Amino acid sequence: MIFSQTVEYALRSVVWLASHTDSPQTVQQIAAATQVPSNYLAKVMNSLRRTGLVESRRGLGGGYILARAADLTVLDVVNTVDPIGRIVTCPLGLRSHGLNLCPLHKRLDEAIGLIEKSFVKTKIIDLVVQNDGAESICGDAPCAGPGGKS
Amino acid sequence: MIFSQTVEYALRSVVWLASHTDSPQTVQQIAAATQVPSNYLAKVMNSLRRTGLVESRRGLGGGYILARAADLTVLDVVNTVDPIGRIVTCPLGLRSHGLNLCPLHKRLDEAIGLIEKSFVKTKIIDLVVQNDGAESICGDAPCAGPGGKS
DNA sequence: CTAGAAAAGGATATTAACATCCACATGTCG
DNA sequence: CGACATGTGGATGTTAATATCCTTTTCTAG
Repeated sequence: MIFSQTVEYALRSVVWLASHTDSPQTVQQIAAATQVPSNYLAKVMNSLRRTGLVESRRGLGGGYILARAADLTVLDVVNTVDPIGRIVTCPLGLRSHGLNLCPLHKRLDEAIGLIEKSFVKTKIIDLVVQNDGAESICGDAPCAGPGGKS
Repeated sequence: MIFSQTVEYALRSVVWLASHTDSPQTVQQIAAATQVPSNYLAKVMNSLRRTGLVESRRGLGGGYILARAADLTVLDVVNTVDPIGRIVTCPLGLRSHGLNLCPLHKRLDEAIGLIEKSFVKTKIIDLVVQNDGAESICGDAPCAGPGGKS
């Protein structure tokens, strides 16, 4: 898999937060909605907090809310939990040749660059499903298709 | 890291094979040139053989040679050792909604698609460094830069 | 101040990726 | 045939990602 499980979890959760800005969302709520193990999600959310992507409040009525909601991108989230590492030096040790990567790594880095470019363009806010969204980040209706019945 | 270590190893080795078509290359030779643990490389080469990307010969004078050298692409290699998994159904189980991914996974899949597209366009043969290439897949001179001195 | 809700943080378990080692099969050379 | 070089395959070890559990801290309500 190209993207780690943790990236997947973090993105689901952030999208969920982006679509539930009325009140702080607890780890339990987010975990249930995004189908992520709650214990593990607690760790992920915590690291998102440390890098300032989300804010937390403890105690009753507490939970997580999105910080920088307006301009938060997919890349921000990805780079927090599992940074996209551009290839800047040849992984083969021989001589660090700076900008002169061999063709293979030049090509691989270009591919990574494509991902980076795609992710920096995508705002979290634009990934929010526009409906009641009670059940999942996908929402119910659109996920089941226009007909809504299987 | 976006690409697994195994992918990196496999690509280095295949590029090396593409640039050394005169005689079969042993695992030891490839391992030394590409700086990959030889024991592990043996496994990787074996799986490349099973999928037909390379051919092997045992015994003295044996080793690996590239099969399908002319049209082999980066994607072929990647998909052999660590397949690029397109997202075809929502990872959240609720209803398999086929082509109707939620915006998040639609976007992620598009990104994966970019990689796939980039990789299918890149032939291994085009990644070969055009010089003596005695030391590494990068070769010595180009890696150290035009000046050759650090 | 107490009770309870929730995040924070540490310790530990599980799993998969990565790596090593060894016995065996299969080839070449003389 | 014997000697040796090589890939093949199985067993096992190591490490990092993923996941679970428990205790502590911080908050709100009353």
